[in-house]
Amino acid sequence: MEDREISRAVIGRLPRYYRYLGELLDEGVERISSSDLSKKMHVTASQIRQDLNNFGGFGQQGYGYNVKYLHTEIGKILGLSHTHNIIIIGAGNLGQALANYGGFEKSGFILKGIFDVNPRLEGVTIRGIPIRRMDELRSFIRHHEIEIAALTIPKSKAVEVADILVEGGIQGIWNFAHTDLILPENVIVESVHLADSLLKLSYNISSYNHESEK
Amino acid sequence: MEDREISRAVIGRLPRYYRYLGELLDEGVERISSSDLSKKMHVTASQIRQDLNNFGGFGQQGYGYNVKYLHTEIGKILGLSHTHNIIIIGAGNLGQALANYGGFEKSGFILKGIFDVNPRLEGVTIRGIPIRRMDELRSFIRHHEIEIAALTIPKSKAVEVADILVEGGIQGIWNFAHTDLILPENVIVESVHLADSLLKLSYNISSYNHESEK
DNA sequence: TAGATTGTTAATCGATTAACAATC
DNA sequence: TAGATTGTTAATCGATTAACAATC
Repeated sequence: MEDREISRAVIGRLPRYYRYLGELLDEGVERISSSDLSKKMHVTASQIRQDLNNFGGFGQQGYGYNVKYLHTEIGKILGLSHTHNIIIIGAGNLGQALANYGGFEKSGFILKGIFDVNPRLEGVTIRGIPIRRMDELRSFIRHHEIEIAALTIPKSKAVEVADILVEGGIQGIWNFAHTDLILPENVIVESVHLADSLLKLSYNISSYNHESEK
Repeated sequence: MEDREISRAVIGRLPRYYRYLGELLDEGVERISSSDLSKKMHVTASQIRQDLNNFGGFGQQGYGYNVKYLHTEIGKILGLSHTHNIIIIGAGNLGQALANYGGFEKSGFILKGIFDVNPRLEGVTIRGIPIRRMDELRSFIRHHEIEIAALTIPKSKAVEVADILVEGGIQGIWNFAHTDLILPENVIVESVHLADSLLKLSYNISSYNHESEK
């Protein structure tokens, strides 16, 4: 409890470090200095060192960082040293896209179930996983030790379903619904607001065009 | 050119303001004070006023903000006063999910074309829009005045396709590939890194659990 | 050992919050 | 007019960058 809180900004950058280190690993690079990494990632070397030192001293003076070691350590920090059971709620296009994407499994996120409000989808399978009815949801979470639920349903249903998830004891919600979820602090919410993202793009395009008009 | 640059943090919050104002509008709310809005959105009233005043004085002392007016004005700032032609590149699950989602159209993002590297998909239609071959891409952008391309292809192809888009004169890329795109500054990139987002969720869950262990 | 590069402290910069005069 | 609430300046807080001693 006495470790200084890690700032959001730092946490937001961790997955990106992890990704670049993974690529270096694939390329067979053995070690890298904060300075070289900073050039690759377009950030300052100072920031890299500061960020990493929030979690410990992973480097060595005069040498830099061992890529494999640092990759593993950041993986541990991100919680990848054990697997995470996940479910998807909402078997629409986006839910199916997530279900069909195999990439998450490689990082240890195991898809255990898919749920949908439409009872007619019951039993239909995606990648061998049957779609279940919502009334099974609460007990399913408990019995299968589900940690994370991806919420790919319209915002009209999102709050209601989120409440069921909370009651079921879910630990994290990956929220794709176009709404913010206000939940007890023991349930972590990570939202992906696609519409917001597109608007940001739109703003930046407009603003660039106005700039260059002058 | 002499307007002070708007900070990223502010830009990142604009779509959220827009969203909340849209909801208030739907609820028939006519006016709102920064203080009331701050309670709804869980931010400080001061921040709301500061953010808005980057773009102009939209409120009125003693009254607050007119919801409809402010919503419209933020819409203009976000570039929603005209429509945007978009294409989707990559007709996989995610590309199809985006194509099938009608919500963007309502904000003026008009899907004009879908492209895929797999020639066998040529002619297959999604919501009435035929999938095209990649070799049509460059000329299609020019002839249909495409502003934005959503890139829903694997990272192995992303850089190569992005280069074609740039040559074609695209203005913005909505990047879903699991890689960063380094492009000329006249092409705006907005990335949605789903894997990074999931890792952040994973981190926050782990970190919360470690906290409460103590 | 000399050179390289970290870990970490100090300086700077920017963003958020607080306060309040202006004004509807 | 009195009350409410903005627009805006000033104060605070936090995050980023710079610098350098420690050390491999």
